Amino acid sequence: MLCAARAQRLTPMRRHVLEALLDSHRPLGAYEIIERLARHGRPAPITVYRALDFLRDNGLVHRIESRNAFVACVHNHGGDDLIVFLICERCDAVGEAPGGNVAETLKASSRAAGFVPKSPVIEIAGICAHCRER
Amino acid sequence: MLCAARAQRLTPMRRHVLEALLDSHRPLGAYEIIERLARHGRPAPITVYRALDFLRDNGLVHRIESRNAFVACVHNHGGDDLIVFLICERCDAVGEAPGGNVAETLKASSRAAGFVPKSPVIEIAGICAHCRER
DNA sequence: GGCTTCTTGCTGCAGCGCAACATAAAAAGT
DNA sequence: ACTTTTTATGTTGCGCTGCAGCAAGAAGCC
Repeated sequence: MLCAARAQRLTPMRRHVLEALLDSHRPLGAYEIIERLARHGRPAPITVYRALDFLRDNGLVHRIESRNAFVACVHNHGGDDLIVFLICERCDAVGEAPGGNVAETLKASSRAAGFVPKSPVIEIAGICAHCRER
Repeated sequence: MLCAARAQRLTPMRRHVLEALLDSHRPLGAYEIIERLARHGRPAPITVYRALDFLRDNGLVHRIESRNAFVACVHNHGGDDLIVFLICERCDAVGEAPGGNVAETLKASSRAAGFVPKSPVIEIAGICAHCRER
């Protein structure tokens, strides 16, 4: 198994949840995931939430706080990076923008306030390029 | 009335909700607000949500997405500013850090992706100075 | 096999958020 | 002042979100 050490046990349930998110290039709510897994026996909400917890702990999935939804994470964020999500308010698509030097600026700014930050996640709402053209 | 033009009608209900948030220097959930207003007749959830919608539209209140909670906003953010919330994971206190030049960097970065951003809100979780000392 | 650990399933529940409709209050028109 | 229109609040009801607590099964270890 490829990611053996990182994701200790990618069980069928967890794989199904991850694949559902990978197939959809927009964030899915937990109950939307349930719908998509329903053909082979509908899992209970708690089951999906536990799979999501596992996937999030292993950096395979991110939670979009402002949408109560989840997206699969392709890029291998190295733990300490800044993640910027661009969330289209019209089509719900989510892209990731390069955070770049913003990360350090932000961390320095918060440390100046005596604050010890965890790796920040930024969600920016707006209109994506595709929807803009229409 | 001072903020007459901006907040068109600061009705008693809206004022109560705002005061509840001002009295508490941490974010409150909608149902927590209901508890605090309960002495003079407990408002229905929808009533509080509508007051919060109004206050948010007028920039008096922010929603903390990652907490499903709301905070009163003292600073007069000029519409186009970046807002950085520092959220303590231990005591739930919320501070605002100066966004400074981060705003333009972020906007430029997202525009480069063909994205038209609204004014971004950044929520950074961590441990605040006060909790750190203990 | 026997034990421990991990994972999944089941029941139930509390908080969040709002739709739809009805009522009351305020603002605007005449 | 009276009617019309707009705006705000109340009532009912419901769906989504997220998880606690317990029981049962599956995987790994001795």
